[in-house]
Amino acid sequence: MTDQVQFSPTLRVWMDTFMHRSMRGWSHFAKSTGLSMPQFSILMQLHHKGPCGMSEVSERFDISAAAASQLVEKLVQGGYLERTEDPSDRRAKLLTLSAKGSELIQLGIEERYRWMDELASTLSADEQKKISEALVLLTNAAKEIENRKS
Amino acid sequence: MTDQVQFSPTLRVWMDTFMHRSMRGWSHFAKSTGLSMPQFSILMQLHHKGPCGMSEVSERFDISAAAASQLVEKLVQGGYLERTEDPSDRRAKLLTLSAKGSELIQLGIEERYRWMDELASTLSADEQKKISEALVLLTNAAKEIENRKS
DNA sequence: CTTTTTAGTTAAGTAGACTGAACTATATAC
DNA sequence: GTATATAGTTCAGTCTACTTAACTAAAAAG
Repeated sequence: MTDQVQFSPTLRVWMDTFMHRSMRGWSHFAKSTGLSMPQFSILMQLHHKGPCGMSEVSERFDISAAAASQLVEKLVQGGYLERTEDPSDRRAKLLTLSAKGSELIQLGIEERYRWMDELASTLSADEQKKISEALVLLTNAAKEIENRKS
Repeated sequence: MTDQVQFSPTLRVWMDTFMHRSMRGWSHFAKSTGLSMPQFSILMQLHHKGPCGMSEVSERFDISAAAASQLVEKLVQGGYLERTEDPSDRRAKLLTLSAKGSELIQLGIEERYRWMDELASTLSADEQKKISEALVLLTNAAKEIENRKS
């Protein structure tokens, strides 16, 4: 009961700190690459969920098919994305991150990761262990919810 | 040593899951309010760091003073922000969230919070306790780094 | 085999974010 | 007290994202 009461505010405070930090980090990084946020988000999406078609892009970002097509076109021009014909349906396209695109996202992740290393450096081994265990629980819970919905 | 090795990958996996989820959540929410991402980000910033001047906005978002002025103008027009003269320096302005702006951000936070409640619901009281403790550690570590830098 | 859906592209036009430059007003330096 | 630096605004113009509408081509339905 007490734990239930305690849990949510803690999660909240932490989330506030963390999200703010990571959002700023990503948008700063996106800017430094010369890509716009929408363009960058598409690369992130592809990194996270793997290859997909045009229609999924427009659905996920809630933009028109035309907008998706135009954004993707720019990313293909820039060499971040590969757009091939889906062999099983010749109308459809298959979007995949190119090596360049993949490296870019990886670089961004590394950068965010560096901050976490800083975090780690201020903690004792025991504290780190506690946190590791907790995060495994949280990650699994998050994934379970994700799966439950789909 | 083992903990050190274990810690970072855990943090990383967790971060990947979480950040993706929360970024999408925020941008979706921002869109639903009718505000653009840059406009919304300014409100978030103000919520997070408290009142500030124009110059801080342009610095934090790495945009020109002109751009900041225009974005803020729109938010003031929309009633999300109050822009008053700084009594200690009559050139400067003081930006504060209005009640409307504050409520909007709060609503977004609540929405994200709901997801976390879902997370909590899949966890036992004992697990929640562990996670609470861990997140307090993490939050404090994050704040310490933040302070150390400024 | 025609009809209709579905996947995506192209084009024209709107709206927002952004920049540099010119400007006002206050504060600071000498 | 003049000169300069600082805080912010306004304006004109550029770039990007986005939308609707008209289009092509392939797939699915009848």
